[in-house]
Amino acid sequence: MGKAMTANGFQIGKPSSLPADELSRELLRLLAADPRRNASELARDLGVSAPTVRDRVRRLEEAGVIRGYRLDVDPAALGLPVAAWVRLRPGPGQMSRITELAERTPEVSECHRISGEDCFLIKVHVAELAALEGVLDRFLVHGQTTSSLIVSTPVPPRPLLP
Amino acid sequence: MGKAMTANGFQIGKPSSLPADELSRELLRLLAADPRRNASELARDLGVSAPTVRDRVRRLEEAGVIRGYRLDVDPAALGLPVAAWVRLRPGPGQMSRITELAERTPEVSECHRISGEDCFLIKVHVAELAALEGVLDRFLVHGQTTSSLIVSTPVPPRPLLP
DNA sequence: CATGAAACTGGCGTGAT
DNA sequence: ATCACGCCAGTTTCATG
Repeated sequence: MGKAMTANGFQIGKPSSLPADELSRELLRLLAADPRRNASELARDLGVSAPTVRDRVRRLEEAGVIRGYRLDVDPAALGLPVAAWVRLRPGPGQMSRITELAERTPEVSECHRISGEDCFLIKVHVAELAALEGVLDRFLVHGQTTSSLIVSTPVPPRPLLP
Repeated sequence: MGKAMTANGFQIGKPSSLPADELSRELLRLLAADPRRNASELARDLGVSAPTVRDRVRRLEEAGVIRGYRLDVDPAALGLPVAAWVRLRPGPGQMSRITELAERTPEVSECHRISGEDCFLIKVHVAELAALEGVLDRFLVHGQTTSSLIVSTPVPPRPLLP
């Protein structure tokens, strides 16, 4: 059950060899452009049958290449137009506290453990600037914070399929 | 053509009033859990008809509440197991250069303009640690960089629907 | 390739403004 | 009277074995 290769012979995690079977790669590219396209349509574009496409997708899912499908909702439409990246430097023995707090804080949409002087990077969404204070206060109990408001997002999250 | 309200009376960007019609909110919650569920199934769970679900989804898309649907692919499976957050402090007059460079650099999966001492935060994916050097070099032409390797992601990107 | 299910479309009823 | 919203029933298309 190695992670380097799937049951179908896809080579993954090996940059020097072909990173994935060519058909799967093209399939992933099409799905990245629109994850809701149905199998028949994809089959036409790829020059294979629809069942082949469905099998490929299922295998890519089972192999963990496709981790999932996400709905991208505008936070502003949910009443949370202000976003910030916050770096956290936990006090001694506060590491696990931080991850637990991030996990159960609804304003936190992601949390990364990083190297460097700060140990965590979290993304926070609030209704107005003043509401950031309350969130920061909760984390300040366990360490220092450095906040950066997100002014714009010139490159929104995009697929890594060049 | 204001942004505060859609043609259908959905109130958006107004935290104090209900952020969206209750049916839409529940629909968004179900879609966030699994964006690929079909309309018929959603209709059963919501107690409405399938065409109603489709209409709601279409309207939420047109209103920009649903920005899109994303495929979540494991970068490691594409041969890019190493990820880092890099803060960028551009030199004088280099702001637009940075966004353009981020846009056309395939290793960059997202780029945010932020407040604070650094002006940008970008996410970079590479095959091995050594490959980060090449990417940094390209940005160092336009300013200073501060890199943090992503060691783990305790809270992966998640929906903001408490 | 056949069958059952789901997606789309146009038209109608209802309730609020 | 109008408009927004949801439902129904037609046909076409797709998924699944």
